[in-house]
Amino acid sequence: MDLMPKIQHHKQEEAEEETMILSKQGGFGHGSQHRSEIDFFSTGGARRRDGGGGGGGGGSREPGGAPSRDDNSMVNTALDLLMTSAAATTVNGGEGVVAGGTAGEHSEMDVATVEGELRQASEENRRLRRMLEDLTRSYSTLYHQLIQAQQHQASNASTNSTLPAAVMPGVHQFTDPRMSPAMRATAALDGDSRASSDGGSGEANDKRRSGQQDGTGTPERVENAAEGAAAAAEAPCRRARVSVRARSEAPMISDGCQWRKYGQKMAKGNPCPRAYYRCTMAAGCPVRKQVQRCAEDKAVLITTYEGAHNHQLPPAAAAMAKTTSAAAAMLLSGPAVSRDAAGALFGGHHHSLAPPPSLFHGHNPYAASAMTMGGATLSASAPFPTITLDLTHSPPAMSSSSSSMAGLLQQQRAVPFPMYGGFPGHSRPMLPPPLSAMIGGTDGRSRSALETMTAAITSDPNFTTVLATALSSIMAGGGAEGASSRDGNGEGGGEPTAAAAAAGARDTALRTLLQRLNESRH
DNA sequence: CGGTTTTGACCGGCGC
DNA sequence: GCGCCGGTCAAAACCG
Repeated sequence: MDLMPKIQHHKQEEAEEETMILSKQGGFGHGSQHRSEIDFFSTGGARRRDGGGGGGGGGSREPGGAPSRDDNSMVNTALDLLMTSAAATTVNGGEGVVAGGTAGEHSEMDVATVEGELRQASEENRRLRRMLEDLTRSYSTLYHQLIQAQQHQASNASTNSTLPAAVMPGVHQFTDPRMSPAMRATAALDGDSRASSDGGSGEANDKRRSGQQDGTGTPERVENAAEGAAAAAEAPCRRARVSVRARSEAPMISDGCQWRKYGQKMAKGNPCPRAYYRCTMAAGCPVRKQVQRCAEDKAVLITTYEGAHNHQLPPAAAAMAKTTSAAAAMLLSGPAVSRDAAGALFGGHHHSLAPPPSLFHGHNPYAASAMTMGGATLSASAPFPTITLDLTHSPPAMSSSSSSMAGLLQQQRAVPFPMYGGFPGHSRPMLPPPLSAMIGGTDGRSRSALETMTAAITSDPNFTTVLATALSSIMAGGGAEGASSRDGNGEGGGEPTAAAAAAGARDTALRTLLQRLNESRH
């Protein structure tokens, strides 16, 4: 796959940096482990030697099992060279010392000495290799334990809520059995948010509303019982939100769902009122959204989604929901996704190329409160982490294309998201601009990356499903498999070439996203 | 008449 | 403790 070398290039620079640290520390210092993935130790170090050797001519860089073998040989080579050099010095010195001996004796002694030292070097190499492998394994184990602990922590408090949520009709969309723990955790969190929202933000509200719903005796009560359980569990909740900025004349974007306005407030710092909507496609659906015009630019409509639908959705709404869900999951699950997503999304075998963990986890939790990449902004600031998709900078060319979300938002009064449901049979992806144009470092880059990501996300029917499935696979610890559709929306269709092109667009977009995340982190 | 919107009131969280 | 603010509720009004 052509994706690898570019990622490797980026990774390699980092690896070189790390290797320098390693060499300064005189070996396998653990000081660098916190930053890089385990594979870095092998490939990065090997590559460094390789590159230092003048152009990196012979270094095999196959992914998979090959690298370790290759790395070993590379390490051996390096050490052998050193030892050979040392041996040569010794030989020369010895030659000077035993000047009285014959040439044949010298030769035999030298051979014996060199062989012995070579054996020692080989032993040393093996020992170091074992140490390296042990360290690698230890790091890998610890890291996965950390990930599991984080996920467990996120979902632990909502354990009671997860089960009922999973058996709730319609919830499968976000609590799919194939869904990853992180995604389920997100759904659980959404369940919690639902509990804290529908169930009330406090005990008073809980009592009041549960009383009302007990009185109704509708099926809704079952769901609210589950919500109550979730509320009882009360996670240390981080409610993920997905915010979409788009230019629109319409008072509200049409995203395939039915909404009922339940409130309006004047928000501080904005002359435009903020409207609160609740999904009415099913009783008790916890999904809400806020709609507000931007204070700086009244033409910009800011729509913020929160929660997970508990019912089947029409294709357009499903795409939107899955996109926001995936974004929210990505936002919440942080390092695991950011690390492993590259592995799965970029082919599933390139874990060594994945960006370093903890992209979303700076030392300062608020350091990432305004992490912007390609028009998508991560806001982890309290109380709710929010990912914002800025769709307000789309050029006219894209506006005329049915691939641009922003373009459609500009074109229509009742503004639909250009998800596949709104464009049956249209799954032609917008091909991304050259990578160089996306990693340039200008505003144009941001726009370009934004457009690419937007196009890739919105134009391909399979993307959100693939993304969600990939995240699921990642978080479940398995390989990305069965990334086809599963909600019967006919997402599995599409011609192979278009799908391949779409995959390229997605990969490029995601790679850029991850790269820029990585850049912005440093 | 049922569903939706409007709008004032209420609540909890948070900062001072 | 108090006030501010975001978010939600629910009665009344509105609409098809």
